Amino acid sequence: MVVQTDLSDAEVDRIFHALADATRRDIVRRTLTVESSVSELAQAYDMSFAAVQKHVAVLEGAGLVVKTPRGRERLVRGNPDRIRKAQRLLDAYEQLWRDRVDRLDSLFAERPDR
Amino acid sequence: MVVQTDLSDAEVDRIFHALADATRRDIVRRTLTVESSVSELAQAYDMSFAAVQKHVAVLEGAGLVVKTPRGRERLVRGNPDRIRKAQRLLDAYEQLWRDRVDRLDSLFAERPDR
DNA sequence: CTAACCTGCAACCAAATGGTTGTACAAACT
DNA sequence: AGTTTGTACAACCATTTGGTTGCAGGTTAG
Repeated sequence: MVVQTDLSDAEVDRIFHALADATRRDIVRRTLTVESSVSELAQAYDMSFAAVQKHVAVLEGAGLVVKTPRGRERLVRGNPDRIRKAQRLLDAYEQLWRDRVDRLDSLFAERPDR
Repeated sequence: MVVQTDLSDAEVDRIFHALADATRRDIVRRTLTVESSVSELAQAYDMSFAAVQKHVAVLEGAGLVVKTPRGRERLVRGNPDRIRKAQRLLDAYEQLWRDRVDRLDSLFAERPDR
């Protein structure tokens, strides 16, 4: 079983770009809770079916959402794995900052100014 | 002291949009570690000064970076608070998914099929 | 004082984004 | 069989984005 370990810059771009839209975030939220068809989703928003379909396509391209066919509809469900991937990316940034604080602290410990 | 507790949709849009670009993510990474002037940053990338300056402006607009004047330069440093805000947003999504799993589990416990 | 440096901003341009409508096709009713 | 439903995709349009160059203003260095 191949488990994807690392994300390219382009993939990270796509993930954050997909999250940078309130409608798309709402679709993720919704489909993490209940699996829905594209048309069910479309009814929830004040825009055309095609517009919602495009949003779903963007989310799918980012891997934040997965589509599975069931008869004539496509069931959309949120992908918690990708959410966690994004979380870990942010974790890495936070860690950088903590490392910096640690460095400053140890510098301070080395040269106490009293 | 006023501590901002919640983010509007537009603010969340700006945060994720700011993160959806490799150059901008690199600026955040860099300035979380070492404070740098805009021109120091500009030297690190293969694009014009103005382009880098725009990226910094986008990051600043999202609150991911803070600028403080020092003489003729503006020192840029990453804002760990905003990173954490973004983390908590993603946490909320992950929690939705866990809630769903819990619901399915308890449903299963109520009606064991054996 | 003058020159060099750092920054911000405007104008411009090509490409991408987010919306629309229309068309096509497969699946499911009646 | 014919109609409705669900989806995909293309074409089109306005706006935004990400880059450029050029200019103006404040700050530092010679």
